[in-house]
Amino acid sequence: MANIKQIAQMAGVSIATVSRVLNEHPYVKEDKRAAVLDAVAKLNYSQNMNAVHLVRGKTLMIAVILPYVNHPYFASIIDGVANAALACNYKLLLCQTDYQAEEEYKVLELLKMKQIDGIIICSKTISWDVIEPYASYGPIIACENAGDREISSVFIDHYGSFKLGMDYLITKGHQHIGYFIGRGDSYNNINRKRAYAEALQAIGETPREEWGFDRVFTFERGVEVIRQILTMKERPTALIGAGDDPAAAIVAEARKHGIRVPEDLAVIGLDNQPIAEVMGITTIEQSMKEVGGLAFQAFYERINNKDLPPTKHELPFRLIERSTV
Amino acid sequence: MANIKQIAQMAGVSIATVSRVLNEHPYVKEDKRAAVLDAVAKLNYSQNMNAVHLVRGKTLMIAVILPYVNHPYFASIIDGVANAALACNYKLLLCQTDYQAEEEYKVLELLKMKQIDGIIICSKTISWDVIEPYASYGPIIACENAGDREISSVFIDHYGSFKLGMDYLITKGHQHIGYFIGRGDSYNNINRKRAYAEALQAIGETPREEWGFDRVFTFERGVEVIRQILTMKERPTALIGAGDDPAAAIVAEARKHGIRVPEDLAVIGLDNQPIAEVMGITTIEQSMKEVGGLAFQAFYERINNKDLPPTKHELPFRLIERSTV
DNA sequence: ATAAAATATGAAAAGCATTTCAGGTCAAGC
DNA sequence: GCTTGACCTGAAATGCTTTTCATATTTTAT
Repeated sequence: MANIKQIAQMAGVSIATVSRVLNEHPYVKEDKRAAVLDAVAKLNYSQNMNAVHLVRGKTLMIAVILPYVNHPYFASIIDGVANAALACNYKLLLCQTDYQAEEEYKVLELLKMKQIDGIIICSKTISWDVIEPYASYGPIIACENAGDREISSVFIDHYGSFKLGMDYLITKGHQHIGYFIGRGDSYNNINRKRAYAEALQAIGETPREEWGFDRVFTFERGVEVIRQILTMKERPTALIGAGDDPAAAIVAEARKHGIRVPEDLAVIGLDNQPIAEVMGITTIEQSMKEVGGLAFQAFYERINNKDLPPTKHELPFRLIERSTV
Repeated sequence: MANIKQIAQMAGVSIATVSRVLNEHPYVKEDKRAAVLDAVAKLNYSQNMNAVHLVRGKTLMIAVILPYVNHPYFASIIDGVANAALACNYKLLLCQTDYQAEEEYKVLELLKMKQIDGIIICSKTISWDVIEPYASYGPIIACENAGDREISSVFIDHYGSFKLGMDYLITKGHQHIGYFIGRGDSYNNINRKRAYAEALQAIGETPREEWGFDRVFTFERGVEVIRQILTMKERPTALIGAGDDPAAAIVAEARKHGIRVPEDLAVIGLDNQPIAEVMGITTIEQSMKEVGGLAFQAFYERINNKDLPPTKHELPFRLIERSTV
């Protein structure tokens, strides 16, 4: 592969001039510019980006940390990030961690090693305390409330949204309410559980262990929730959960077993993914795609102005009434 | 940030020795190794990967070209690639193109500019003839049959799988069959349309323009298909299509309008995504996740042995009978 | 005891492009 | 006619690491 030196030689100019042409700097005479362009074409030259990155100290690349790609919640965030990144000519490094701390560390190291300019964290295992120091190497953005740190946050009040759903169910007369969530110890889900417990407490109910379902990310796990409920003597009359996919599975599986929805079992999903509309599932809308887009913007602003402090951006949610409550 | 020179100075060795320690080369005395490691810790040193990439001519990074991330078919492929890549310590550059040729070119250029070591193409706009020359800069793998080229292919016989579905419908007595596919001019969909037409021809039917639905990627578009069918005087008795999401939407929307499935309208989806199982949709299973994994493997083998010729790997499919036919 | 092989280390080259600095030309303004 | 500023160009420094080659020291084998 040709390099800039050979271009310079062929065009009869210095490498500095070649660089100027390549980077569209002013102050290059038209004839030299033409000669350089000609040589570039003749030698089929392209820059070696690794050299460019080395000297510039930037890569125009941002990493996204998430446990699973193949999951509508995260896919929506990526979608948002990808579109925003595209517009700013940034590339997206996808880091699927499966919640392995080791994988998360690798990405943080990537930032330190200047292979990426910043990180967007959708969901993670290691603590913010460990992550925060890495913010000195480049902007880190959280898609959840990271608190008061050197880390920007774009988030939805998951406590509030779950509370909204709970209050709605309670208004509809439900007292025996269960929940299903993803990874139970994530920040978002801890808040949801708190909202759940507090809402129950307000009507004098105590949460029952067996009505709380953990690790419910997928259709399959939604099906299992119903199978488990079928084995119970006392069953919940309503379920609220973190995801429309499992909610859809729960509705479908329940009906398969003769459980009427919403009469015998009310269900509230989360996200307002297309499937919720198609299946008429009552859900709480929150635009994760927008979260992704704003997360990238938060990154972009900070990378272009190092003096900017970390920001916090909270996005709204709203209940969408359909036919499962 | 510290660099290797400072480490060398602090440890009282040459930079060559530091590099040896960092890269775990043999032939370094234990005391010097310790001194280097000590200096690394003290100065909080990390390699500058851009320099490493420059000198090595590799980045341990592979790009995936696809139109949409937020789509189960592509998300499955990514999932497969991501897992395989993780195991080989490769990073994944996600290139969402929205079928814009310009974006696809950018990725090809990335390969030429040595920013990535190879490319996996899930679906694309520009022709293989244009893409092929770039294979001289690094392995390019297609997740469809790229034909006889310098490009490896991992694919499913989409002609065959659609044919299987058609024959199944015909066996079940259907003659008025419609189809729904994604982007109509993609290689895969051209083959599907061919299978569709040939199967109809075999029973003396002519395909009807209005029973073929294009650009049906999503739930929403599935809903629209039914809405359109409702306006028709003569309606198809069966639909076969490229995707379980739209198939699910079609089934749900049909029932909403009093069209019985499968009695009035039979539906076959594609992929056997979880939703197909939950909703009991008859579908054709094809493991796109496996396609992704094998695509990465094909890349990995070629990057580690430049002499290897491009490979072709065809994966099986099978009909899964459920309750929508 | 001596040749051969293994171990250990550093200087310098190679990988490639950007940017600063210094020096130059040329035209406009006073 | 002279100063000033805009325009243009190249040498050299900079960013950082890996790897080759030459050399030196030990160890092992004969």
